[in-house]
Amino acid sequence: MPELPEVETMCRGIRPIVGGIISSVTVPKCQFRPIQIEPKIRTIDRRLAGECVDRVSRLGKRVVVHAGKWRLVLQPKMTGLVVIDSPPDFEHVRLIIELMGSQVTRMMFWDRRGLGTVQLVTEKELVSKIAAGRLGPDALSISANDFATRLTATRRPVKVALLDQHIVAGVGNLYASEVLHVAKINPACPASQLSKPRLALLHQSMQEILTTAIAYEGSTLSDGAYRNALNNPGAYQNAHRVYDRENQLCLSCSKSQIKRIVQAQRSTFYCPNCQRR
DNA sequence: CATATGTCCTGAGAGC
DNA sequence: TGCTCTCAGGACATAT
Repeated sequence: MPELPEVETMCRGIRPIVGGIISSVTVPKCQFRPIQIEPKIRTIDRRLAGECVDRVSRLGKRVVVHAGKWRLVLQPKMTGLVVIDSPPDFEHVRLIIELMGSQVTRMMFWDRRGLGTVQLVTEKELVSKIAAGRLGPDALSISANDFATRLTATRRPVKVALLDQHIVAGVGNLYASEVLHVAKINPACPASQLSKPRLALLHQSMQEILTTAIAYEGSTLSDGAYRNALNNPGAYQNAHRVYDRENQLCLSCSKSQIKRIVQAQRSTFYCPNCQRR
C-alpha cells in the first residue's frame, strides 16, 4: 500500500538515474496479466529512447520521471514498487528502463498484484489528465487553513475524507488511522463537524507523521511487499500506534484495546478511549 | 452535485 | 496435506 512516505522513498531511491540517457523501455515476458500501460510500450520506447532523465518527482502517490518533454508516470497502487536493480523477484517485473551514462543503468517497475499503471504524458497532460480535478494539494505542503477548508467541505467521516485524494493528496489507509490517533480524533466524526483547534492539530499530526515516516523510509507490513529502491524494508511499521494492532493495548493510554472497524470497505484502527466522539 | 458501492488483481492465511 | 475461501486497499467506474 504505498502511500506518500513510501512513494517519496521510491523517488529518492531512484534519483541516481538522473543524468542518464534512456536506451530502452521494455515490458518483460510475464505469466501474469499485463498491467495498464499508456500508450503502447513500443510508442513509449520510441519516444523516450535517447532522452536524458532530468529529474524525478512525486505527484501524490505517483512517481514522475522527467525526460525532455516527457513525463513517465508510475502509479504503484497496492503492491507496486519502483526499484533500481533488485526487485523482490523477477516474475513480477512489469517494466524495465535501461540507461547509459548514469550511476545506475537500470530502473524497474515491479508489481505483484498488477493493479499499478504506467502512463507517458507531456507536462501539459500531466496537469490536465492527472492533477487537475483529481488531486488536491499535497499532504506535506498544504497549509493549515487550506486543509481545514477542504476537509470541512464534506460531511463524510473524517477518516474517509482523509483518503479522498481530491481533498488532500498522499494519505492512504494506514497513515489515516495513525494520524487520527495522534490527533485524538474519532475516525467516524463527520469532517464538517471538526472544530478549528482539532483541525489544526490534525494538520500538524499529519505532516509530522508523514515526515517521520519518510525518515524511516516508509512502512513494510507483514506481507513484506513494500521495499525501498534497494530492496530493503522500511522501518516505520515499528512506530505504528494503531494500524494492524486490533485487540492490542493502546500505546498512549494503556487502558483500552485498539478496535478495528470498517469504513468505506477499508479497515480503520483506533483507540475508543483516546479517540472519543 | 455529493456520496456510496463495485471492480480490478495476486498471494497469504484461515478453516476444513 | 491440500484444497477452497476470504481478505488486503488505491483509484477509477458506475450507481444512487
